[in-house]
Amino acid sequence: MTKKPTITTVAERAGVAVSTVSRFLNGRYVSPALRARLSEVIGELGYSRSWTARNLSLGRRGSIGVVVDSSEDPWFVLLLSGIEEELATRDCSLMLASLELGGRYEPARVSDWIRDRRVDGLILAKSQRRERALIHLAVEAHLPTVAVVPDEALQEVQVLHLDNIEAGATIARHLVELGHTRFAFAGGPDHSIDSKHRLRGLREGLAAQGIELPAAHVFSCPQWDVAAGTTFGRTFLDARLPVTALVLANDALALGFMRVAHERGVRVPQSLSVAGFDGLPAGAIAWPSLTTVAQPTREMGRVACRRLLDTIDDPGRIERIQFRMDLVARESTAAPPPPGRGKAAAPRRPKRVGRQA
Amino acid sequence: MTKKPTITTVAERAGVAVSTVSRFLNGRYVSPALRARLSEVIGELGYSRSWTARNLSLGRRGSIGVVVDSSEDPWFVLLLSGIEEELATRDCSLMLASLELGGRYEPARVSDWIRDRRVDGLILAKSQRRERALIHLAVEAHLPTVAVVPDEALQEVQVLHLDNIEAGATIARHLVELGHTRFAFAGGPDHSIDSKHRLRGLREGLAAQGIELPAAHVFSCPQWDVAAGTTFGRTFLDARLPVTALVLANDALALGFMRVAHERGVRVPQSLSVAGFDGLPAGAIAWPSLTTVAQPTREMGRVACRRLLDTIDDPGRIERIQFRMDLVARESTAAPPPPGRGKAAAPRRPKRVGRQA
DNA sequence: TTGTATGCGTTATCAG
DNA sequence: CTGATAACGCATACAA
Repeated sequence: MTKKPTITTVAERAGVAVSTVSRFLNGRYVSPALRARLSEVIGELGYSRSWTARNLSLGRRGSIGVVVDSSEDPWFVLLLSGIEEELATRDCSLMLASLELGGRYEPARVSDWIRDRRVDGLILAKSQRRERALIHLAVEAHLPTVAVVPDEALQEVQVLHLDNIEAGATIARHLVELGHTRFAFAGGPDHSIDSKHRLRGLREGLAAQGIELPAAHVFSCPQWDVAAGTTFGRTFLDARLPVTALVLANDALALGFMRVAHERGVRVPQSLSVAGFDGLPAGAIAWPSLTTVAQPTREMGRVACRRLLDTIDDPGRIERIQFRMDLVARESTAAPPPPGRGKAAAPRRPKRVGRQA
Repeated sequence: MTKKPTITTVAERAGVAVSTVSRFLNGRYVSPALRARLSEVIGELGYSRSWTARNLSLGRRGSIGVVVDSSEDPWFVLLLSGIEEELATRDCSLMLASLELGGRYEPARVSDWIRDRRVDGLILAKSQRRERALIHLAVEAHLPTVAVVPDEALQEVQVLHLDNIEAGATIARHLVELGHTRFAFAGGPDHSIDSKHRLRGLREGLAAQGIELPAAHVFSCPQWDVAAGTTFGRTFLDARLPVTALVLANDALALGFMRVAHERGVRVPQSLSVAGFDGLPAGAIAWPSLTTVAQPTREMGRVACRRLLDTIDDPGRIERIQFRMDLVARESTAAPPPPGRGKAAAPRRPKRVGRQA
């Protein structure tokens, strides 16, 4: 096997200087005759530029880093998909790093990226307080960074965030429209601003209709995952609160809750309407399919990527981009049961729910 | 802001040659005195090696490529997680590429990787016939490649595959043990070898117990996804076959089927036991939770990565590594209903299923 | 043990 | 428009 051809090989074979070939490759001025000759030579040689050498010369890395707590997060999977779509059109690669692998938090990998400038920019998905150090590092290193829905206020990097308050109001409107008057809310971790905002939106939305959400009907879960929803579900259903609609701060919690509801024979939505936030694909598959206020997650991925690449090319001002969340009404919400019937004790009858996922 | 220090900066500051610094950095022979001096200088300079230049010099890329149809595939997400875990211990990055973005098949990105040798090796997840061209390219380019559960026979690259036949037999044993005698099977696409093998294992497993799986009870779905399972479910339930156990060729199909079962009021597992293959996390959340024969997906990711890195360091013989799949018995399978009752028409009674996800 | 010189494959600068 | 030549930052024979 002969060696891989380099720009020098091409130059020799064509009888010109490497710099000429380089200019040709980068679309600069070359005489039409040479242009033809070169593309011919390159063709028969099967030559292609060295990515590494090119980047070394250009002083860039040719790839961006995408950082997330866990790449198994279904929300992140959607975001990543959007990032990939945008990247597909550019000559830039994607490097992935999970902060939490095998249960341990290990930001070292990403610190290395930043310190060694192994990437041209960073996308931080759902960063939290513990990522402050990384962000600080990135800012100091003047590394273009965009944070996607960080659960805290960030000033020094590009930020994509959601109108969680409006989202809360949206679900309030939907449920009130269906006829509900007695609500409960299950939030995420106490320190979560997103959770607070969704609650606030819900509360304000209800208040606008003259409905109150009692403090005793507001709960919080220590995690954002399905298991936490399940745990919450047990204590919630044991409490037998007189509510007809339960809003959970995200879809994962809602999905976990619905499992318990099934176990306990609580019929959703006939006895209790359930709604979440985020718009995870799993919500469409669940039974009943989950009503949710969905993020334009994939679109956010695209925008995050575009914004990052723009910032890399031209480090301009820091921007904040806000996205709205939209109601996706599915099977888990319906009109409340006629008053006077205990919800958890309601007998389960075979009745078909017509709407589709 | 001062310029980023390079190995030259360090050398000058320490009053030695760059090669000495280089040797120090790579843990080769340097006098203890210098060793101390150098690490001191490096410390106060905040120096770190250039990843790009190092790789250029070493003639490698410093990253491996991971290729999949869609990074949204939940199975792949697990595999990726395993790959990341293994990679976390090495000084190597991960580049991701989805072949099918926005509905279009675009292998060009990966062809570029191979042609330009932008990666040191390739992991192909679930490759199919249409990936032949890519594999051919990789083999020609002598690019170390490992294919994870390709749905076809591959000779020229490292392969991780599953004992799908044994998996089929496993689910057969489980269901026969529960008392089932009348079965149906829904396969994936007709050309799929995996699907054929799972069917064959099921068939042989049943035959071993003197049970026959009639050809009329064997179906196939055009896709491997939830939607296909839903579509299949409608025609299957319309047919009202006298079976008590349905095995679907993967979890996605099974999940899709279960949705239809819910819609139609068919009680799983009381009227019909349902089982899948793969062991997706979604199966544990579903109601009822899905009995499945699970792949050690994350472990396969780790092994794939390790195998690839080994092959990169030392291009040895081509190996095939086989993994077994293990039964995860959950709520969707149970003893068959007492004979003499039509299944699809069975009334739905409130009865609790005890087992947990 | 340390230093010198050269190579890795490109791009950019500045003559011609 | 084209050609030499110097970076880019590091690794590695080979010489000292």
